[in-house]
Amino acid sequence: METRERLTTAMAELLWERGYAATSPRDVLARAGVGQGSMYHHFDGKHGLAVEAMERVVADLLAPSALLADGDGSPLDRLKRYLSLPRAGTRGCRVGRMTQDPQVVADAELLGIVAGAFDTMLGRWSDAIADAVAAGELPASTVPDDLARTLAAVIQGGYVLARAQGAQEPMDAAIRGAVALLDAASAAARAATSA
Amino acid sequence: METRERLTTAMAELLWERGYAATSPRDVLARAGVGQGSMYHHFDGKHGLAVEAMERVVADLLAPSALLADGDGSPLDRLKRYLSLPRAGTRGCRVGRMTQDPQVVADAELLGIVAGAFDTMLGRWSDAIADAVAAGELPASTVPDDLARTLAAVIQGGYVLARAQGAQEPMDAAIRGAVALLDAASAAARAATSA
DNA sequence: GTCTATACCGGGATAGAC
DNA sequence: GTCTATCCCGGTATAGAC
Repeated sequence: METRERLTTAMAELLWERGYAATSPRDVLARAGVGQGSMYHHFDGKHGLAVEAMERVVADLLAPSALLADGDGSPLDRLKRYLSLPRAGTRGCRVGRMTQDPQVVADAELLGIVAGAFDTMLGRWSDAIADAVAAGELPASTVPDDLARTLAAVIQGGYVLARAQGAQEPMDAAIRGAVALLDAASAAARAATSA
Repeated sequence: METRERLTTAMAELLWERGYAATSPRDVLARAGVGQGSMYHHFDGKHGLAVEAMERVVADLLAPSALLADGDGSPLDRLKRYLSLPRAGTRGCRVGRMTQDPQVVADAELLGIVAGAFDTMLGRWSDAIADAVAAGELPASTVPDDLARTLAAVIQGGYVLARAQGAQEPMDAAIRGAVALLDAASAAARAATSA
């Protein structure tokens, strides 16, 4: 059990640092500190190991999005708080990153895990946005599914900008700009309501 | 001259379809229809060929962003029009894509080209946003550099979402949501001005 | 300048000893 | 279950003929 765990952990780390295609079984074995054969005893190969590693990564990453549904404050506060969670931009998103890897996109099983993660995530965004609209914090004309994709895109795009510049700042700036936009939209909603 | 051109064109296409790491000199030569040695006659290898190909791609991609500075309509109209330009989401951004490739990020020259492209792009966004603020179409509190990064991130993130789902729709939805947010912010700005 | 042939290395998987 | 040794293939670069 120990060895299996070490392998998935090592694979998850390397998937983040280098991506799927750029990670070789050799690298994984070296980091896990196990011999060549162990990986093929526990898994069918690089693919199977990556599947198990990604399933764990997705589960970990989806956990904090519970903040969108629960927690203190108004729905809009929860949206802004989740948006503003610290994110190490230059390291990239462990899930979104996979999307640019041709070998991942060509692999139905891996792509399915990634697609499922985004589905779940976007559903949570949509629900929280619908709550904010119902509370009169966002304009009644807001389309929750659209705005959910916009906000998820700001985060994913923030990673892209941060990596392009090799700096955290573009990510933080993108989030600040999105929060400011939400505040302005909220002001417009309140003005319309009181009219 | 002919051969050199065929090589950079083939490399640019493959960079888009498969990324840098996943593109082999073999692939490029096959697509360009030239022999093995030609590439090493004109370039120092895969790296040099990719540099020249990316420089051309960046120049092509930056051209339409002139729409942000010129064109009909108010500054806000121009922002919305540029945002709404058709983009094939599932194919990904030819420049932003590079950002997730470990071999590109580790390559100072290639990364420099990518970083420079984003610098130029973001500057144009910022200028157009500042124009919109000056025209009273966006709140005076707007930070142009922040919003520029937000909008660029929506586009880049839209590509990520589209590829994750294997569909164009998430990209279009993300853009619609951003445009709606801009409209709401604009309404708030006008309300504040007339107050 | 362009071609074919070839060298070298590392990715990915297997065999089989312990 | 885990290890080492080995195999095959393709990525990348070079040699050298035409």
